[in-house]
Amino acid sequence: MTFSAPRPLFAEFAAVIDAALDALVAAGTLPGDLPRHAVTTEPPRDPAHGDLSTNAAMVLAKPAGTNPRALATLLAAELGRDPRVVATEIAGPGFLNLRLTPGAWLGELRLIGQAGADYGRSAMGGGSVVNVEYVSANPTGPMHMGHCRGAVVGDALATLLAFAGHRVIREYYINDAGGQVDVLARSAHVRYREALGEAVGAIPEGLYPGDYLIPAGQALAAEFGDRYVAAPESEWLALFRTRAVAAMMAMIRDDLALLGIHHDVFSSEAELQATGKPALAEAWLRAHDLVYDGLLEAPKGKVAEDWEPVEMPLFRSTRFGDDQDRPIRKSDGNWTYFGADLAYHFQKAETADALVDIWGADHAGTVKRIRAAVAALTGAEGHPKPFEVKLVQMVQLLRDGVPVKMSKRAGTFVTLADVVREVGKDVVRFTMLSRKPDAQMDFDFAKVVEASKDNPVFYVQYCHARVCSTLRKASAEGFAPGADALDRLGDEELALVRLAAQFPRVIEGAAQAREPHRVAFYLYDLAGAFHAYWNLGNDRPDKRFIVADDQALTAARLFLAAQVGQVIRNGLAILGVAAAEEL
RNA sequence: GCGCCCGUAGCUCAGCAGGAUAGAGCACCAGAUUCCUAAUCUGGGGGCCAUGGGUUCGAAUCCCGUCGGGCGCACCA
Repeated sequence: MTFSAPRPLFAEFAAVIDAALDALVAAGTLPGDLPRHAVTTEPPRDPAHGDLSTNAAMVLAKPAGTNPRALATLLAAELGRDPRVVATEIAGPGFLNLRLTPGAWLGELRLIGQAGADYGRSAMGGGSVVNVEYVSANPTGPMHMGHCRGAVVGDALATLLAFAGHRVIREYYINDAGGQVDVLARSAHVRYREALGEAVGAIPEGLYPGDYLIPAGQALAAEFGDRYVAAPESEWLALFRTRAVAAMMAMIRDDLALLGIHHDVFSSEAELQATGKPALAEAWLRAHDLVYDGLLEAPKGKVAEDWEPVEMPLFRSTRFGDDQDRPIRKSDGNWTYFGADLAYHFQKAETADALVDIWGADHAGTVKRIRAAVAALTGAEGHPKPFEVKLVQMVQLLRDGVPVKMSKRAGTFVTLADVVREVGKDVVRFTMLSRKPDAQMDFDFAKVVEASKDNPVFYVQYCHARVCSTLRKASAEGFAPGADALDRLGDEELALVRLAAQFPRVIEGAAQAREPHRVAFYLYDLAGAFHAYWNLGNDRPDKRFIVADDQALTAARLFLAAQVGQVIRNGLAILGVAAAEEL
């Protein structure tokens, strides 16, 4: 993917600094082979320090055999030649601070206008393919709130990576091969008999009692009549399993659609096994002495009453950092979940340059073994495929501060569909993204829908709505945004531009760290700055966007407002949250 | 017992591949305002970044130990 728009300001100056370093190398004042990956170009924390700050002198001084301030002086002289740089200052231990002409920032504001929905889009990913696997909920029932966070985080991450220049595959792994789907099939059989008029009474212990299987039973009754009512299980189990899984997946897709989530690829574990992928993986691993027949260790930390040593094919995951070797087949010869999952990751790696899995924290214990498997299966040439497991921590549901009780056995879990219907897609998504994923979070129905500035979702959306309403009002009064007189903008306005100009940096940083929540926090900051600017107009009519007797100034301010709105819109698009035009 | 995650203001949380005086919102305190630029605004106090060591020019950030909370620990998925 090529992206030929002008570079955003921060990227531009990173290049300027790089070129200045090149000049120092050419002049012989700096060795040519210094690693520059640690050199940063960023806004100083304290705006009084200037517009841009680089740590280049501090990072490079030691390997260059000089001291930071001396190097900074040389670098400052070099950078001072850029016409956009009005001042250079050396500060603290060796920071080099730059002050830029207002024109440099106004140019960035114009760039936002030109790039529009593409502002912030980056070529960083270089078109490499990243497979993001997320949700992958078991196809035995509807989505519940336990799945929600991973679903939203994975989806936003996928969008973020695409925006940052990757080709992204959004994938869902259907666990349709284990004992649980047999239970599902038996449960469906009960509902099937029920649909044919049999009084089935309470759903037997060990089967899924949920009402959601009733339609599946009715569909089976409509399709097969009473053919399988009294038939032995062997005649209907596989059939009912296929039908029931398909019904559950249709339901899950509908649930996900409520959140705006759509996967590109649904991979079936059953199909994976049917096509012999785990066996191929096993053969390959055995050939490389990475699978052997051995005894499984006894479980740790639990009383193992019925523990007996059994010989099974074990994968040498300890060679790759796991705590013990893991079985890939059960003693009955069937694949373990891990045995199939290992083959599945191998399959994914065939079509992607990097893999990311989004898992719930309750699966944290299995991270090491799957990382080991990917390292083993893709690392034969010494270059294992980049693979990350991102864990999302638990969400506690609250209603007015009181925990919502959930019991799977009693069937009283809170479904995702219910929550989305109650509070809305945008609230669910933004809330799930307003905390770093590796920290636990509370989701309080009452707080999350509150329409006040204390609610970040509302705060950000209100910013966008405010921009829209300002533009509407201006239009009605005969004003339009325009970039002809941007030099009329003053310090307060430029502060807003500086913040908006950070969006491309935020995108790249968030994509690199695989942390979409950073975008949410940035949007909150930008919205805060916009609201603060807006409030200036309360006491000072000359600071309002519309200044009735000054056409040129109004056009420039409206242009600024429009671009802030654009950045908010672009950010919300990554989060999958609607940018409301009015509230 | 072991592994992983977390511990930052009274509360809820940020802190961007170690960087300058650790930030925001709520709550609290003090002012302003009843305007329609709108679900009020402005300012202020408040921190041994759980704790003890280590690494270095520099640590909330990296390493080790301790304490506290969460999740998990056969062939389940």
